[in-house]
Amino acid sequence: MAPLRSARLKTPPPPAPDFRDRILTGHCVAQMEALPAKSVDVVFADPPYNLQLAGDLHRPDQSRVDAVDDAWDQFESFQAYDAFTRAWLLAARRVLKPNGTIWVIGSYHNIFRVGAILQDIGYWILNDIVWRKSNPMPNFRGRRFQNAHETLIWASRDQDAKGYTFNYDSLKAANDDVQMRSDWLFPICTGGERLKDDGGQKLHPTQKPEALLARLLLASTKPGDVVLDPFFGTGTTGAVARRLGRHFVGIERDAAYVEAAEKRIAAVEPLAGESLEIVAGKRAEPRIPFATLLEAGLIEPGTQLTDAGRRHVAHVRADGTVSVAGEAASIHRVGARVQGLSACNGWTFWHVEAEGELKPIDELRRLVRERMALRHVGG
Amino acid sequence: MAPLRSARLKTPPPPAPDFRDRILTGHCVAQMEALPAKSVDVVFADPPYNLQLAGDLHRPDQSRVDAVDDAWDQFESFQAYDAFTRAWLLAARRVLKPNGTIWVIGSYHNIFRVGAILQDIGYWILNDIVWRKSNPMPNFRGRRFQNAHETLIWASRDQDAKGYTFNYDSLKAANDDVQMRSDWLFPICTGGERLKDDGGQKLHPTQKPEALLARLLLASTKPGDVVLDPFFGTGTTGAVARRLGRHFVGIERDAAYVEAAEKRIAAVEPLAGESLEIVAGKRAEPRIPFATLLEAGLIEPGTQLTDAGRRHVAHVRADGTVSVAGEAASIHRVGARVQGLSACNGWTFWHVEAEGELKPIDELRRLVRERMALRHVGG
DNA sequence: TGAGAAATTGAATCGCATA
DNA sequence: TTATGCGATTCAATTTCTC
Repeated sequence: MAPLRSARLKTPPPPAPDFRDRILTGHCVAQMEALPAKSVDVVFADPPYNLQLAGDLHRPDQSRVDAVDDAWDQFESFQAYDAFTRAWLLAARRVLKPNGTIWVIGSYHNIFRVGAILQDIGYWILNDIVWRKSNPMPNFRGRRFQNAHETLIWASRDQDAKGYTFNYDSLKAANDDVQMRSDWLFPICTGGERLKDDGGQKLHPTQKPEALLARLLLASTKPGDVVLDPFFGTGTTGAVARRLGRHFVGIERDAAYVEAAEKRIAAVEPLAGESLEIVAGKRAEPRIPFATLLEAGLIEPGTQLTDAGRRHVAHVRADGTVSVAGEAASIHRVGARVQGLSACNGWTFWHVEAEGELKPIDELRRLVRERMALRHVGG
Repeated sequence: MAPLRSARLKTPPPPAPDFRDRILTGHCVAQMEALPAKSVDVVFADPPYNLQLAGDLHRPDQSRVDAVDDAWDQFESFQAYDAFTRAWLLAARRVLKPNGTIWVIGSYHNIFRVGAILQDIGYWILNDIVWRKSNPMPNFRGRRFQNAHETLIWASRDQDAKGYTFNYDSLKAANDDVQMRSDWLFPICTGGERLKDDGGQKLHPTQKPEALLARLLLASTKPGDVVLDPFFGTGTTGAVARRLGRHFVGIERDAAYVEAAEKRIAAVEPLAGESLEIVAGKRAEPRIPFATLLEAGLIEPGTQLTDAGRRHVAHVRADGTVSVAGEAASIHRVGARVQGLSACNGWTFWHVEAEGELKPIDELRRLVRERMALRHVGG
């Protein structure tokens, strides 16, 4: 087929200048309109949230909270915010390949408007994803629930687009052989990962954690894919894309952010092809032996494990096995046996009693993983 | 004051028929419009979101949307859903007390539209809450993330309504003394809690767990409050409200659901009053002027007050003010000034010397409160 | 140099009663 | 209705300070 189509052209088309792995300085809508249509595989967007903050907020120790009061987050009305949102979402849709998908992150201030407009202009929502923050800012006045999460929407370009990329098997393998859920737990971006200016102040008010970007890129792109970020900021998307062997296109208005992003991305060491395979596969999250929970002191030998319905009881042994009626085996095997099944995910089946509530031992494993991730960043 | 107002009325108003603890059969908008304005404390709504139900949707004026056939396109469906949503949210807002709040639960299919319309018609979002399902249904096709959560929006009737009920201290105490987060973990409604028909099939497709309703009612209502549920279904809201000593108003079209709900609620044993008591925080304590400590003889004019680090010294004056360097003001103002802050809690900042030890004057305030309580009990 | 204490900080739509 | 002033309110993690 391809030769036939080429034959129609009198001269071959000039090679398009490669727009990949660059940061375009300017307004996101104008810059996206200058890009070729149907040219990117995934869009990740972290748009302004349109926070509407009244006055200053102080912590109980009277220190002032450094709020996001930047001019780019100020809109006159919901209507103005909607018009802006519609414009950039339309521009992004033109640039997306037919099987492309889009990610947008936001909070309750803006995400409902974003989601409704996505639906209005033809995107088809595949999932909403909750980023649960392990260390969110508290609610200082005690007037609401602690705002401990943000929301991401993942959508395909069209309702009938079935060929979008979703690396189901590698996600499942990375998640101890259970499907990846729609709620993800990550710490906010702090410490060494957080970019600072010369004065040691945060360079960008809303820098996102690389782990979040890595999860969503590993889920929805293949190596070599192109990821467009129209609100590039200090380039988290570009840094993670480069590390994971994906191409990026960044759009950013603020020259200081562009400069910081370029420096940051240049310092990223791309993973070798083979480790990319591994990252995409089973080792995206480390496998945690049950014994690690004992080693970490999160569970004691002799502890009773029960299922959610308290129908079965097992005892934890010091060697990392569990026993029922004198017979000991792994949490998975014992879980399967008491249920008369051939297999069982012991991590979600078994629970421990903590403060009157049963909680799955999977929560303890998550704690271990968080600690490991933090240690890794720190080292 | 009350006699004056009564005097204006020629005759006492006829006793309004009590609409509480009843299930009204009919369309939610029409039934809400028949309720008195500003009469309920909280609305909980679990609206339909399946766009297949579009044929049952009604316009704000109650006319039936002309759903021709399955040839509806997406745009028309969203429009119809939006009109329906706007209609019932407006009707609910009229019925809410000025300090009332509303809860709406939904999934990514509808929650973004609900949230945007809430904002459009004047509600003010307080939190979005994620219900993390501990046992969600798996994704069978392997083409998306496991949809493991639903979203609730909690909103006040108006932006400037500050007097809504939020039992912060109660929630914090129940949560191991850390403030309650915006992500809640509950199992889906199964087992004995799930209502079944004669054939053993689930009676309602989306019955919500009572634990979820209990959490949100305990957070946002007081005993005796009225909770309106315009999509009552099989009456989870009513059952939990009755158990927790709250009143309910249910609206439901389906007679079979109404019958099941009535039976269910009648079987609920309300908790005794004492187990319903809400943990009261310091805000609920009676206010004690500093001068009361002098009147009670617990502190003498001329006494030296210092902060915990003995960096600052103030002198108590007979009128209940304190002075530093000749300038007198309240314990709070002076505490703020010596620290160079805009605010300060003088009760915890200032200390008195007693038996060689510094103790905060807040302890003296506690003594006064105890005496008041005793006197109250004695009299 | 090390251990422990103290300070800092993060997308935040963050009072309420009385006069 | 508006202005005033009391006095209540934070979690996790990192970084800096102190002994």
